[in-house]
Amino acid sequence: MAHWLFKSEPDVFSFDDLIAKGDKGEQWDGVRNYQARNNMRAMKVGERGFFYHSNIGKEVVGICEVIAPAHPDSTADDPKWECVDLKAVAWVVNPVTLDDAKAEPRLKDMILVNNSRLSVQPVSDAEWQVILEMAGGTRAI
DNA sequence: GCCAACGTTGGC
DNA sequence: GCCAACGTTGGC
Repeated sequence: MAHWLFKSEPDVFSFDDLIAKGDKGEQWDGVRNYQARNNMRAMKVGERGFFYHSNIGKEVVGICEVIAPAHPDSTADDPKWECVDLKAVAWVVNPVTLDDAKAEPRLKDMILVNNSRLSVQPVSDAEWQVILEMAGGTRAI
């Protein structure tokens, strides 16, 4: 199972907002970047990703799960833009900040750390485990 | 609020 | 098909 990371500005759409959508979740719309779209096309239902708050907090706050494969983004005027549907699964116990991640040698190759603006990223299994460990695990939403 | 990094657009 | 101009993202 592949792992992912989704960036969002919390004052636009936060992890709390995704939790509020419940099991029906929400489409991850608004992505207008080919790399990010291609990452979403590669996702399978049941795969999980970190939910990262950019700008405010700059930290991984929770875990979400893909509940529908890529489909045209209803907010786009061109069907070439696709998105998956996500639901919230769990909080992390302690949010892992960008600074924390930068300070961790095992995360030096992580896309997030390497100052990429990519809003939907793959996360390696090793990186996934390191972040979970740094977060002290998860707790129920 | 600034600006660096990066992706996209459009003229040639 | 190249590349300069421009717009956007996101850390600081």
